[in-house]
Amino acid sequence: MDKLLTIQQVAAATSLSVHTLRYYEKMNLITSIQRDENGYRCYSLEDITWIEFLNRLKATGMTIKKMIELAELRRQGDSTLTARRKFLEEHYKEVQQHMIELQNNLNLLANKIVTYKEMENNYLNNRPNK
Amino acid sequence: MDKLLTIQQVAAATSLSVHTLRYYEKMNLITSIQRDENGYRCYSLEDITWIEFLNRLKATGMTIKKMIELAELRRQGDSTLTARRKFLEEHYKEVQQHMIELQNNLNLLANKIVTYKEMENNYLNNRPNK
DNA sequence: ATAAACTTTCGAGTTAACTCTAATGCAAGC
DNA sequence: GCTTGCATTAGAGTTAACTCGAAAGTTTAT
Repeated sequence: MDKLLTIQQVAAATSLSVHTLRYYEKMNLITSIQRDENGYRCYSLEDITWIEFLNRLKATGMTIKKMIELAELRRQGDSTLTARRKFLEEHYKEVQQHMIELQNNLNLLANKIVTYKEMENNYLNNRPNK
Repeated sequence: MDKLLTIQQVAAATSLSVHTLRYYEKMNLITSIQRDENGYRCYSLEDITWIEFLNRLKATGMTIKKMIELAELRRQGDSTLTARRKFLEEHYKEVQQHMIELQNNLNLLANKIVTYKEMENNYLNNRPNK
């Protein structure tokens, strides 16, 4: 029931490279990965779940530094649950804010595109060899 | 009427640093900035407009490399208007796609926060010294 | 007129997040 | 038994986007 995976399999499953997996471990983003008798890493399904969670945080723009903070809290056990929730809520707000700004800039970009279309028409209508 | 600004004033107006302004110029993101008799840069209002536009593109996640492409087209004049519009439309789509993914990840994060709240309650109710 | 505060260039340094290399060892196929 | 391919580590290299420092000229304030 405690199926274990090679680093290669985990790389495929998480779309991180094996290099990155080892890098994350060195950075203490991922900790206490089991080893087999040859010192090879053996990842559990729980490890995968954690890595997938990290990927999602990364996709929302969280820095590795921040993720390390969170991983540190997680290592300390259930007594840090509230701290971790607050941490995520804080990040949530930041991402929300970022999305608002993104939407605003996207709207301005849409306007710019309209302006370009007008300029294009002017240009085409005033060409010498029209 | 052709008011000219010092690098310092432009830095203040665009919230870029003077270092970054010179860096952008070296990268050909900004070109043909006028110089006074001592070789000091003199920015026009049009230059400011362009830099502000670059800032907006940056805020939507466009890389400097991409922005240089666009600046290059712009330097070639009105014949590249269509190419520039298409370039921006392409970028627009990318940002839209990115926002969809961001929203999706944000929703998952919201779920995670709810889960944390449940775990917190369980933890608090099962403490030894409740 | 002299110090403080600007400007210039060139090139080096920084930070984040990988990404790769080298040296070495284990393992599976023929 | 040997080759091919996987694993390990430590540490060096890469890329993007700045950011800074040094040396030297200029302008402003006292």
